[in-house]
Amino acid sequence: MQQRTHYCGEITETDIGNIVTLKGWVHIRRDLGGLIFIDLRDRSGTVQAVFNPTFSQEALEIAETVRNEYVLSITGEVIAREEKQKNPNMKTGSIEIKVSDVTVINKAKTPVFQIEDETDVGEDVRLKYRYLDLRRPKLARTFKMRSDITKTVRNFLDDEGFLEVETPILTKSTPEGARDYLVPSRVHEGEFYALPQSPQLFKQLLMVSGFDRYYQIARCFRDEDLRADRQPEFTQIDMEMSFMSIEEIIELNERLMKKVMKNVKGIDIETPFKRIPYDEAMARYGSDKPDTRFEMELTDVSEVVKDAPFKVFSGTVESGGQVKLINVKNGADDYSRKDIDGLGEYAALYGAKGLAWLKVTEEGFTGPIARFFEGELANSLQQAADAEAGDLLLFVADKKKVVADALGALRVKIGKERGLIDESIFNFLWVTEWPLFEYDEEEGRYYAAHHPFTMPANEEELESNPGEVKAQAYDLVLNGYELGGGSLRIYQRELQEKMFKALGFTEEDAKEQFGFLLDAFEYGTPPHGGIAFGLDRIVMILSGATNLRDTIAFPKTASASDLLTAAPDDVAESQLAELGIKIAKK
RNA sequence: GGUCCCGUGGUGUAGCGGUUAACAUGCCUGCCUGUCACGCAGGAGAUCGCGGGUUCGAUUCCCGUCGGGACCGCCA
Repeated sequence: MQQRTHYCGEITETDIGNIVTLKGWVHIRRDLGGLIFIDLRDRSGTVQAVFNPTFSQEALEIAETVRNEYVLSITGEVIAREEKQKNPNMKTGSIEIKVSDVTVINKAKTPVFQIEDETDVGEDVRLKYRYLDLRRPKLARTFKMRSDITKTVRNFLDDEGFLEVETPILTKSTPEGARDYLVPSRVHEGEFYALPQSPQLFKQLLMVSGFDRYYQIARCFRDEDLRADRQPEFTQIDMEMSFMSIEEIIELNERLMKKVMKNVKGIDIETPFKRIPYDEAMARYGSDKPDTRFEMELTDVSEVVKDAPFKVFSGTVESGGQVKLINVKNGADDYSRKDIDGLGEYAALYGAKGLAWLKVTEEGFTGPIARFFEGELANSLQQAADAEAGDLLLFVADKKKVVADALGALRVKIGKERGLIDESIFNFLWVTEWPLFEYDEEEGRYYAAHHPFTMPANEEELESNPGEVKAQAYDLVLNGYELGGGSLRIYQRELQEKMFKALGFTEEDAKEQFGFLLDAFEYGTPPHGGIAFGLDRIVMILSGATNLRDTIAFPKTASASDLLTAAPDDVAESQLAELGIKIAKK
């Protein structure tokens, strides 16, 4: 059999006159009787092969027996198509292959679904037959892009002097953060490894080792419930570096992103990226990962309405809550009461007890609560909201967090449905000055907002005022998605111990869980910091996918199972016995 | 843990308290020399996810369960 000379999708008019040999799958066969066309497909695209008895009677007879997805080797001359026969919808549409020789390399069953870009096949079927799904050119392109991104990252970081180092997959379970995936140990019966939620501790130890600049395309595992943009195993572009300031780390990562965008999308993005402190992001957008491609920011009107006769508003302010609004410009006529009820139900998902609204007319407000807002109060409210006739004002009055969550979510939903978002824009944004801790009301204790190794901005406040301490942390946000985040790390034992104490660890707990890190800090630890990006999410945004599954070759379903291999699954009783494990009940 | 949506030939959908379960596409057969979602003619293919209940009768209504999806909680 002939060796392959070209990929199907890469043959151009410059190849006219050449004899080529292609290997690929029958994308579709059009049998006109004495003349057969086959679109042959490989990962690069498709090309039309012509079987004509004047070229080869034998090849035509073989082509008659061929079916979709058969694997063929074809050899023939590249010829120009006549003007009328050109297909402008096809990259290779101006040429075709005059087949002189064809071999059926392998037959194929009829695939359970058509291999084509626009498919309406259910995702469960696609996942069960993922190897067929991945033949679809659209997905093939996504994985080419994913590969291009990691290649760009590797080249860039290598040029910057980073070392790629692998860290363990079987590691130690630690409290804090997400639920661990556990792996039972056979050798140490009754004990468990955990799969890493991230290589955090190892990359810090590599800094102690003096590696200075580390990176890894690292697989991470978190046993939490899934979402469209969350998989139980996912990939991070993980970095750590010594002796660098936040400014230097940010600058390096901006250059990295610039390069990725240039190489992968051919887009020049502006650096430096905009920055916004966490508190400001929450106040203006109701989100710690704001989509800044459109306005419609949140306006705090607590001061304006604190004495309003509308008790829901004034009462909320009095009890320490907030009243904020978003102004849906020219939205008054587009939203009926029923529509607004729908928005209210949506806001309720985020804890809002209600969604108050006012429509602005030339004569003042209309709507069920308009009677509370008249005269001077109406004027100041309209002014605060920057509202004109035709606008729709949506209010949430509640605790700060509920107001932000509900209005932030509404802002994005309404922005999408009103077409306010320019999908061609890539808005990179650093969110800075994060809180170091979050208070958990149920547990009555503080949790690390980022992770317990984050350097506080102010050491003194750690004990005196933990609720207000800022972290030396930064997140990179793109179009409303968190691409990744990082921080400067604690590198002194004493400070790390203080941190654990603030998190409610006893000295014994801290030693037991993180003693190896505390010990390491005593042997000459450089100041260091780093960042980790979600590779899958980057691919998702750059490829225009709407869920992470389309960016992972063999993903899990929303219930964390793999429909292709049927994992997870039962194991033999003998395997369990070896591990000293008994299933309590099923 | 919770809320919501979906489950009918291979695939995607329609449908209805009693049907010969419909349509598209795919598949098979025949015809066809310039198609490109080729065309034309014919054909095969479904115990309506599973279990239970209501009913004279359930694919249809109810309950449960399993599977898929979206979101809240969770997760950074």
